[in-house]
Amino acid sequence: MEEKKTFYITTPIYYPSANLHIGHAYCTVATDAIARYKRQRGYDVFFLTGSDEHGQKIERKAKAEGVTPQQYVDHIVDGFKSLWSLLDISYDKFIRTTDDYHVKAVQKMFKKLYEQGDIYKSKYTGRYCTPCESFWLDRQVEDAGGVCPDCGGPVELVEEESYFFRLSKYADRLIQYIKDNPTFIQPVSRTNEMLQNFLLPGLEDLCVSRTSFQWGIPVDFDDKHVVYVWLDALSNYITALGWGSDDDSLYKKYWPADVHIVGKEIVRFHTIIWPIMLMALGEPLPKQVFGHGWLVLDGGKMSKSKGNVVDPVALCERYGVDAIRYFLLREVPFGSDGNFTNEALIARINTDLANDLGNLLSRTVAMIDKYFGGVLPAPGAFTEEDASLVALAKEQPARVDAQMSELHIPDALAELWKLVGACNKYIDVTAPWTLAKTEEGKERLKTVLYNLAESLRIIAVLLQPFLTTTPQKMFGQLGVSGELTEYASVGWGKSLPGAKVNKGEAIFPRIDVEKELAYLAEQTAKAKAAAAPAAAPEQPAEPAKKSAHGASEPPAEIEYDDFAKVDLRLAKVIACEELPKSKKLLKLTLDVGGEERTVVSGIKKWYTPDDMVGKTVVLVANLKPATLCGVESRGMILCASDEADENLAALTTLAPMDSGLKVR
RNA sequence: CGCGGGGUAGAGCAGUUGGUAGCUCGUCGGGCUCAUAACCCGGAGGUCAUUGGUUCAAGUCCAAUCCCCGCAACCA
Repeated sequence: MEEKKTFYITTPIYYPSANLHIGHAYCTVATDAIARYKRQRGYDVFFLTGSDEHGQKIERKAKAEGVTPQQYVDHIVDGFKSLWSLLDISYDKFIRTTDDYHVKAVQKMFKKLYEQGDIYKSKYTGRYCTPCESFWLDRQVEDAGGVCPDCGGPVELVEEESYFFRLSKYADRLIQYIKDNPTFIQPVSRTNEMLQNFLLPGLEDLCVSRTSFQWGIPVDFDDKHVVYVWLDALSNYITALGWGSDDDSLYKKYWPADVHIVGKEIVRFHTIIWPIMLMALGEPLPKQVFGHGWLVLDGGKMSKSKGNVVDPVALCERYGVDAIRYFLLREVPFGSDGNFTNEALIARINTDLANDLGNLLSRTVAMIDKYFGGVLPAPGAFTEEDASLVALAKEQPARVDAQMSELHIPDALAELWKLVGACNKYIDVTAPWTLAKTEEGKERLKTVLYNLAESLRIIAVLLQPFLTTTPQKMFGQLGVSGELTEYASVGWGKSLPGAKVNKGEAIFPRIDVEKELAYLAEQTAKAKAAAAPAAAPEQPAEPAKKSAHGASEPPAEIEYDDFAKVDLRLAKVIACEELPKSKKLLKLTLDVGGEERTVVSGIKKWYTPDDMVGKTVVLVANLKPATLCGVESRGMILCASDEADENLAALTTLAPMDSGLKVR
């Protein structure tokens, strides 16, 4: 027997530090559509998704909620799985990095790399925030304005013993590989980005272990250390297939992966670290890494910290899974970002699904019902009028294939909808209601309605990888089942006259746009109102997803003495300049009661140097000095800003006051 | 001069190797009545960010400038 061609496709493994949002759903739905498409075309598909469960963030969140890290991730991962079930995700395996076989395989991998000298022990230097028990990179600290990015407190320089992975050793080989395989990184613009930004300037070795937390895979020959993120997470793509276990038959069958679907922000890890890991292990590299774009809201990135996340569960409940799948697959262009707005969502549902497709099915079935008692008539001779529709119905499967071979999902759907449009036009041109009035016309009408039903059947067959319940509903109304729903039947003229159609409910009811937008606005307002007071009472039973995020929680009460530790002073800006190396920072020279001070502040986005000169600002005068972009900053100036950091204003006094005065 | 992407109709986008500026939504007008106030046809609306250059010909190629976004070693 001939073996089917295999196709191995993966999503990233998601991090369970919070529930998933519509962006994760987008990535996974897109991957699912490709997997279903390949299965329909006869491939032996293996579709992997999962969760990346280790790390300090999880450890801390679990501690905050008074549960073990394992209990914490178990709960969130249940949420992942139920979301995938809701969205009809047809994954073949769900890997958790806490799975026993994964842990063992990663330990084996780590040891192998260590023994062959690709991993070595050294020192990691970074900035440490004691209250947060967190390490930060110099860069992260600089971006936060010289303080801990999480709590805003002071950080100190520390050293930690770590294992490092010799990325540098393999860089030349990887550069050559990328040049030899122009389709390895998709879209191609990412190839340039990776080469220019990271590979050609030279790779630094990668820190791959930590001693500062325990929630990770232990390094089995050095138990102070746990494996740090990349070796643990990226290796899932092969450990899921049994690499490093007793049974690696799946690995032999499916590896190398045909495509890793990843978000554009992690293209780097998948096209640099991951291939180098595989090179070091002596394993083949994946054939392709595809970096998709994001769903952006109001032109900005969706993120937990901005609080503008869109919940896919709520959307599915209100509009239906297929409507959401369709929107996600259709709206975001190949490899670039797409906007998510309520208006766009409703417009897509109404125009494409309700008006074009749903209404087409409805009018076709209604006419077969009305004119032929619900029985599909046999077609007569084709005429000139039929030619273009039939031709298009015959061509579109190949057009869909052409788009899908490039992973152009929105374009594949657009090709399908051309056929939908052609059907609607065909009805207009043939005017069945006129034909029905005469005996001669009724003969002709048989052909017309057959052609419509047959086109709709082909549309439903081709739609199956993208939407999961709609094609079934269409088949039901068209009275089609069995082989006629399979891809092999996609050619013209397979529908059997005599089939009984079933007039049913509208498959996509039209949404009243104004009412719906009003409803959504109301929901948003309610959610905001509910979020504010809910922060105070702690509910231990219900894992508090939002309160666990430090930023939105009001700090605990303090004594006056605590406040008095902060030396706030008025200061006059006597000079201000941009720092050439920095995008965010301004260097201010302040007069504080006769004393001159240099302060670096991350306000360049909102103020020009000219704005600041001559102004009186409030200075935290006894803040430990920090060096930012090579300039020592002695203190910080106070500013008010919203959480998204969209608006920011420096504080000043209502009346002119002398510099150096104490603020209290 | 850190790197990358982008600026095309009211909105969202496509424009391959230079050769009549297009698609979807919206808007205006018409048609139709099988259908979910849906469907079909047509109109209006663009100094293609700016400036300069190459060319018979530039949205497209070259140079400079302005603006927006992303990345810069864990947000899909």
